[in-house]
Amino acid sequence: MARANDEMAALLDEYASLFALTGGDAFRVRSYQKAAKSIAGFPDDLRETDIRRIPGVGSAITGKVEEFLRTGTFHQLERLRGEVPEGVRRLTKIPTLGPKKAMMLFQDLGIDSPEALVAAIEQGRLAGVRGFGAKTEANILRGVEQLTQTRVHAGVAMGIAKQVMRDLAPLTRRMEYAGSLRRCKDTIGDVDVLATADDPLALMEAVRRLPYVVEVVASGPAKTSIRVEHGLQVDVRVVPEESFGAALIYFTGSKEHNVHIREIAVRQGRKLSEYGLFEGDLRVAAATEEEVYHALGLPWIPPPLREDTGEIEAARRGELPVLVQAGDLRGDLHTHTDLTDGVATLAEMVAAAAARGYEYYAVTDHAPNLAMQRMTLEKALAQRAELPALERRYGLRLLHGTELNIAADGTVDWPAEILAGFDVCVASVHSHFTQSREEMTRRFITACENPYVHVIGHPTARKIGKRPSVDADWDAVFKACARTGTALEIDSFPDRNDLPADLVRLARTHGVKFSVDSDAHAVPHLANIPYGIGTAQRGWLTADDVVNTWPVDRLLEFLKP
DNA sequence: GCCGTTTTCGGCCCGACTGTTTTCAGTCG
Repeated sequence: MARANDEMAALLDEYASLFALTGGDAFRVRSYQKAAKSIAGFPDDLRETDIRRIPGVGSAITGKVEEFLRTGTFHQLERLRGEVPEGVRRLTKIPTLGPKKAMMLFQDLGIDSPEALVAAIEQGRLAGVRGFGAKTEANILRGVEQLTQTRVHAGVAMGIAKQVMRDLAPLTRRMEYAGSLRRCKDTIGDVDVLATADDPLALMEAVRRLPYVVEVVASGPAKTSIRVEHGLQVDVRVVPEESFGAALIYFTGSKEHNVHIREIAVRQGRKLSEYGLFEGDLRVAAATEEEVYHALGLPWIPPPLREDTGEIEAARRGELPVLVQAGDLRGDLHTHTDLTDGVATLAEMVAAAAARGYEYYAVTDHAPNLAMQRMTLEKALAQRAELPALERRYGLRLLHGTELNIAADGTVDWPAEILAGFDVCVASVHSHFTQSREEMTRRFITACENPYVHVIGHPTARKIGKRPSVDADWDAVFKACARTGTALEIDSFPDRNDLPADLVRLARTHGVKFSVDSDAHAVPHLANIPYGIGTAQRGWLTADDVVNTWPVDRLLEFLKP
């Protein structure tokens, strides 16, 4: 249901892991993974491009892609799927469990899923098994818990919501997604879609017949619930045209926000429901959200604020923040190229940035201490030398930057005299995720105090559903950011969405500035910005809080050591 | 399996950390 590129990339990734599980050559595993990444990051649709133009795709993978485009899969994948149970592959998603251990568990102990592994640990069946001590068992149990959370990140949910809405559009008059997705939460439990339709029964039938339905959970004349991939539930509701606004408020939530505004209605001697705002039997407002809020004596409240955490009081006082919008961004301060782990060239990334209308753009490839990236000063300087010509060609200001690694002690890759040569330095945690709160806090503060560090990248280092946030005394870290003029990044990658919104809001109270970045490793990733903006909005940020909405001169002033 | 200002074979993403071992395998970024 996603783009053909994303589907093919997912299949190749699956093939790579099955190939690794079955003892396949590690270099070939890497080739499949590399091709998957490259295909996912390729700007053109697979169906409409010369497949051989995609870097990392040679003749063998071209054959697999062609077979996929004809049949939806390729036979080598189907063969390995037949050899390795699906649950064994899921075992490798548990952190600290790779192909070797997973296959050993399966072949020697018959453990064929994370659930079976948990049961085996609880029954003590792993006691004495080579390579599985007490700490490993504890790590596995914690890892499985992370895996089995049913919420998905907003990127997955948004992809599904947009697909459903595209497919149902011919049968609807109006359609909007609501719920936590509309409130821009970073994880989504289920997707709510509201629609008006001339023939509701036909719409319900169409929902049940969507090709990617895994299960029809419930279906009636006004609502159909389906389960799709990732176990995600999608509810499609038909609502009357005349009460669409009231329904949108009701189904957007949050529940706490709705309770609060219903109380306001009650105090006015009225009643608010998903059908409208009523005085007795008279409906006084319902068609649009604006008219319902206005009738309650409130301005329209943006969905990301609707958590009953002060937005209603602020609205009453006329003090709602003017939230930063995606269109306010003048540039991106954290991006990669194929010089390190990106898949597009510098020129391709700059061209795409120019096409987005940016006034400035920073390229921030990784630094030498992330050894796998094989970065050197020579490579960085060669990249810098390419910028003036690209600047002239595309007519936007290019900033030469780097993404530094914050080492366990808070130091970063290069000495001051080298760092001084960069226009912008993002510094991020890429290792030692499990340090104690005290060590981690000191580590961040040391990084902030480095005068050449301008932005702390993806500060909590979390990966939604995969890796928890690092532990730090965030109040202390944010104070250090404010004191040293170090911005915090809001990384827009939907599986990161980092800094999370609650911490954004906390940091803002300390006077910290932010940078909403894509962390793009490919051209399509530049379009992830709305996720970061949604998080910024949930954190109550205005454009003035976000340094990459500023004109370039003001930004450069901020970037001075 | 891919790739080529070390071109059609022989490299390819290196090094640290973890948990376990008694010198190292597996995993990860």
